[in-house]
Amino acid sequence: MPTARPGPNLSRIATSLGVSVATVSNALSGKGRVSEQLAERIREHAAELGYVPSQAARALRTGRSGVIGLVLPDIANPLFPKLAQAIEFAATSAGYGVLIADSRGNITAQTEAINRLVERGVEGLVIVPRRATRISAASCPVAVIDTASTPGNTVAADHWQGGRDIADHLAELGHKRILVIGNNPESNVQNDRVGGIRSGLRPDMHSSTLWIERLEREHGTGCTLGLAEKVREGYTAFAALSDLQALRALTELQRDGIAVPDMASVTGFDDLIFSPVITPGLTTVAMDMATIADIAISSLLKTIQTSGSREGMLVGADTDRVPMQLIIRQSSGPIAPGNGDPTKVDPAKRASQTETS
Amino acid sequence: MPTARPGPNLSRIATSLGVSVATVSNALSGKGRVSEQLAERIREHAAELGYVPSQAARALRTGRSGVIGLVLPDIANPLFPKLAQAIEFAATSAGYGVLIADSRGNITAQTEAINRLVERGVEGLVIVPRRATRISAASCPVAVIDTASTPGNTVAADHWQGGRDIADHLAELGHKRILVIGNNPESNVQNDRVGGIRSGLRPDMHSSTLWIERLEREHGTGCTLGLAEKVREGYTAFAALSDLQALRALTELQRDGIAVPDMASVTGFDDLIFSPVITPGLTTVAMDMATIADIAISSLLKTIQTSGSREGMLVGADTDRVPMQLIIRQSSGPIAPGNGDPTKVDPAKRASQTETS
DNA sequence: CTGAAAGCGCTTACAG
DNA sequence: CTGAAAGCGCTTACAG
Repeated sequence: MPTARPGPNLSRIATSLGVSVATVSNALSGKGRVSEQLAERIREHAAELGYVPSQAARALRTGRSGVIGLVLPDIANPLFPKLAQAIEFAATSAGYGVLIADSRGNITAQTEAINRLVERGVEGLVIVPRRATRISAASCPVAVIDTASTPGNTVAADHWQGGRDIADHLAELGHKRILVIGNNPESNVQNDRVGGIRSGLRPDMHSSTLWIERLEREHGTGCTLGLAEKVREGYTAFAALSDLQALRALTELQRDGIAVPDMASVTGFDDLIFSPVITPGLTTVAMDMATIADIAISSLLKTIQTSGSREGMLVGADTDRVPMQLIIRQSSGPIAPGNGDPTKVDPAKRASQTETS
Repeated sequence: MPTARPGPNLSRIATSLGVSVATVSNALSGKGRVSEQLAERIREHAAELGYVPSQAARALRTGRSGVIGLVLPDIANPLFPKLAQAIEFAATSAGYGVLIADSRGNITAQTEAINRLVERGVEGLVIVPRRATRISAASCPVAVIDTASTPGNTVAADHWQGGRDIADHLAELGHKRILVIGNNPESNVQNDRVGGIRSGLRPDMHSSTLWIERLEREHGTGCTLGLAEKVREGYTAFAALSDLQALRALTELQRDGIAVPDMASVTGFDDLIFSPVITPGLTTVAMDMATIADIAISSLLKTIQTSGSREGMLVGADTDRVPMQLIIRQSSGPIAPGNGDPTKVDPAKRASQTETS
């Protein structure tokens, strides 16, 4: 004998009201043509009894679970909270639940995570792929959130434009030598961001790039970035490709007695949780997570509604690029035009002082 | 006519193999007594066809959805990634899926989130309650993760002991005046942490507490904490109740030219993602998320298995206290015994210099 | 406007 | 060891 559910079901409501289950179902869903009077009585009674519809039965009958899956490369990623929150909100608003899976570790784990979700009957998947992973369509519609340069991508922040905004900002402040600080050159996102920065430099500006993972492979985790040395070499701006790296740069500079933003500027990406609260506040470029989530969810649902739900396909042929927004918190630059603050020291001079000490 | 699922089902496998669905079901689940030979053939054929069991049907039949819900006060909380990751891992290992819900905003949203998950048929709920919220049993088993001083709590890090560890550490470094920096005195967690710190102070040590939200209500968001002034008053250690506040303290001190850890120590709580990468690394106390998640999930599943799944009840009468672990990254303190480093300046002297400048 | 009935895909006693 | 059958709770054409 199948396990009985504790709560009331349609049949119980129907019997106690002397009507058929069909009518109760119709009244509650508002679909069938039930007299408003009866419908009202039914709704009332259902509420009284604390009726909760069985999603399982509904899913079995209709073939739709009302659930989508969210696969993340690493939930511990600091960007994740905002993304998950935005996706959860967009999905909930559309009446869907969100099942999460962490593809931590390797690509195998990612595949397993996808399979687990499919087995749980998700109608579609939102995937933030692991670095340099190509999602070959799973057995349900998939929306990929990564970067425009990822094949099959659905929606992404316009990382390139974000980079250009940073370059513009630094140019306006009068910086000439920029050190870009990234983590890993394999990342599509980080590459787009550097590309954008470089493309936005003025002819008289120069940049070079420091990849932290590479540095750490040589000198060990947590090694110094040698930023004070860079300041001595004439760099006045440090453009990190993520706020996490920006924070590392900022604290290292401060520790070495280099005043930020008076002697050097630091910028980041992503507007992570800590960026507004540190001193000085971090100038950064933020992804519009709400819009990204809305687009991902709505494209996904559109595909689900159109196709039979179990066909695997990637959603969205051309990546939707969502603008990133520059948030200026550290306003002063060393050579800012019209910057007449007398307490500010010429960075070149100060740098040479540091050098001789 | 009900919507047909695209994939193969038990019946299709049964027909094509000339056996009954019951036998296929038994073979695949390994429960029934099916000859190993036939079972093998069935498994093979099922794999060939790419059979994926219908969770909906299984759930309907057995009354168990195989899904639990995770309700978070604010997914954007920086602590969330680690928690969610740990919960997801523990649940997945036990064969359960995890549905997320964000009770962002107010208590109403929390209640709605809980209801949504219950309607989706979760078998149990892991809830991290909003500040000062008491979870009155929902209509399914609930495990609460908060702090031991929250009524009905199931499992928590031992925040009090973590505080005592911080106090011990600061005492050993020779600090006498400690400024505790918290965010909100309404938080049970933060209160436990302060309590622990105070209880661990030696008789010759003194502490006072700064609540940031209170300060900001008076002076505006992002106002200075006035820490340099505190250094001048003789405080040498800043014990924040979260790494986020520690970071704020650290950067403010650095900006004001106070060397950390030479002139002042800064400690935090939670070992957030950025804590190991900043300079100097942050000394902090970490929650053992894996253990906390394991306990939450296993108590929850135990209750689910015992009781009929729809009864509302809180899991775990006495809170399980999981030890927190001190992570020392900033080792030097201003008055550390045997600390003969000549480059180190007496904090009081340096502070007075700052004062006259 | 309302009801009887079929069927989604599975599991589980029960009979053979 | 294997199969026939009931039933989980719902929705949806269809008939009245």
